[in-house]
Amino acid sequence: MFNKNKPFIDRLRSSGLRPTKQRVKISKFLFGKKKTFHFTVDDLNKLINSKRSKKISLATLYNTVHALKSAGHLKEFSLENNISYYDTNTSSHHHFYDTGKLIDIKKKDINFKKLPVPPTGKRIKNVEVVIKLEDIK
Amino acid sequence: MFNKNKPFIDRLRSSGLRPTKQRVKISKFLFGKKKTFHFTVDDLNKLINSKRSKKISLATLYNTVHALKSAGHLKEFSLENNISYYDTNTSSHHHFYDTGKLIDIKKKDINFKKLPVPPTGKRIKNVEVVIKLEDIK
DNA sequence: AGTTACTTTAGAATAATTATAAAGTAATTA
DNA sequence: TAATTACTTTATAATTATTCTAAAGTAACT
Repeated sequence: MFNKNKPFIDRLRSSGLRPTKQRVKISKFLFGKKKTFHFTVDDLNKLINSKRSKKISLATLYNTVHALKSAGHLKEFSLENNISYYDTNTSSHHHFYDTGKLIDIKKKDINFKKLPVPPTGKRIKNVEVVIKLEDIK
Repeated sequence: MFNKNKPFIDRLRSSGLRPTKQRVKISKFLFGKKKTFHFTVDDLNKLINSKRSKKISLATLYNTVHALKSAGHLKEFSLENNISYYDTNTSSHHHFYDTGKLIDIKKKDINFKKLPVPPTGKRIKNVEVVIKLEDIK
């Protein structure tokens, strides 16, 4: 019954987030697919609120995305257009970027021969590689 | 006399940009230093317009930064806060990023052992590495 | 010098995001 | 379970970075 929502409710609860109707619906939408994907809050708004059903307010989408990000369920990054992109794949990996579109690159497909030493008192938190693409010719 | 402005005027002219008072002043500010640096339009506004002298309008700062970027004199990129950062170092290089501050990493300090093959019909335009830092314990 | 084309400017417009504060709902307590 | 508390949602306003507009100004060309 609401059994099929259990994994999403559990995920929210274990992150200290109350499983409200809105959060469960968003979680299901984001984490209920086989494949991970990239989205903006605007994408999410269009996708979640396209049906005539009860709409989730934009503010709640922002709130929830931030909450999920803080809980480590989403990764945020920004490209050249000053919009926040989110990635449901939170494991360390990299991206191809081609005019607004992102493609995942598996971590194992990029290896470093040499990395710089961080400044004193600091350590490397993570390394992000973006490979920009262009059309041949 | 206006001799000291010559290199900046030449740089503008050779990029097809008319050497107006505002553009020369901005160019001098950006390219007249020994060291390259990172800035936002807001930084530039504060730094250039802090004196009581004739101020350059914000729109002109945006226009000029865009023109300089298109002419290849500035590199633009964006971090997690949806603000455009510009770099007076346009040669290929990478960055450390630590809570709002950027530090250049020389191209030769990062080498790849392995890079992924781009999708068909596409080729690699450039590779950007951002190494996020955190405090040690 | 006069004309044309490009530039600057103040201010309005836009887009993404964040803040506010009232109404609603989940969790806790009794 | 009822009452209380704490957190959440929502509509709306506010904010921030950026772009647009159209009038006035300036550089370049004839």
